[in-house]
Amino acid sequence: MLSMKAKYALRAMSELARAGAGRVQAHALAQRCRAPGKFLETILVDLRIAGFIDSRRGQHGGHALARAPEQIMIGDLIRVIDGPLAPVRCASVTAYEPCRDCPDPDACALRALMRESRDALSQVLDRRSLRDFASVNADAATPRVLSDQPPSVEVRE
Amino acid sequence: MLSMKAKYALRAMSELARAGAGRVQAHALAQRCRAPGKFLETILVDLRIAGFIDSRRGQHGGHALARAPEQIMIGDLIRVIDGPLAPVRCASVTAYEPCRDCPDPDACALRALMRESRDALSQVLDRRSLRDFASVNADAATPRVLSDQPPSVEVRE
DNA sequence: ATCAATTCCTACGGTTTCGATAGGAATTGC
DNA sequence: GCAATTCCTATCGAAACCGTAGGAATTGAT
Repeated sequence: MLSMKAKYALRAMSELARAGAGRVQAHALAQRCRAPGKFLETILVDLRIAGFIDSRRGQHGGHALARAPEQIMIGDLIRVIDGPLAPVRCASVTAYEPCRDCPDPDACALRALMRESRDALSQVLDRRSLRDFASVNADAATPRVLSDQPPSVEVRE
Repeated sequence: MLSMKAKYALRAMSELARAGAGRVQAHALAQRCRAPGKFLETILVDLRIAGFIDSRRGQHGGHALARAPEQIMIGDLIRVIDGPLAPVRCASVTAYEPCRDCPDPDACALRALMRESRDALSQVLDRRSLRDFASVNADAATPRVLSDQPPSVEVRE
């Protein structure tokens, strides 16, 4: 399940994408995202530490995307907030860890299945960028258009 | 994330599939699943109520699959224990519920994306039956073979 | 009828995660 | 110096997760 935190994060990033180069303050973002202000602040810190946004303090401060929207993948955003996409850690590519009670992970049917699930999720979330995401919001009538960015070299989890 | 409960449930169902027609007692299942006995008992009750297993009490009691393994889909098992596959309720097919703070679900970019995710997951988990699942366990060297059952009429979430 | 084996039901408890809130320190521009 | 803003640390209530405990109900065997 996607947490509220991740939901707010995705909304906020979407708003920042729409804002383009300009900085947006946390409280303004909170209103547009329908998120609690103080809570969103902590989320923005996480996003900054992860390198997705560039924040500046003081007067005329605020937040902006650190990269072009098409270079920010939804899957990566979700990982930063909610952790690995895989339903179980032993099926994760980015955060693999064997189950304690599993004698042989390579022979585990559950793990094989969960890896398929992980891959299926990755095929969706690691191929959609913030640009794809934000464009739908901007015009709900337009069918979603995938950015024709170069295919990611390697699909991560 | 798949809960421990769901993990135990899948292991137990896999063991029951292997056992075929014979009944298996909870404590024996617990050992084979490396699950706490009392905890597994409660899980087995859930599975019975959901109609997946047939349990009998008293001497020579125990649990057995209520249907053929190829008629029990992994996705349905997970739903019973952990709830809907969709990452957000508003993207669920089997348990749809609109977000409270969402003015227009049909125009929500997040929801659209999560529905794609849901569908991707469903494509994996609603097409793998207990037979596919158990067969891997039985012989880890054999590549997983999908049962050539008739394609499900409608892929649910 | 009794007894042993087994599932089933209800309740509880500890730990962690979730979803926030509070208060103020640090930074920046004017 | 002052106002605006982000950043940091701590805390908190509620819910979910992962079990445990104790016994009631059922069944088959003797």
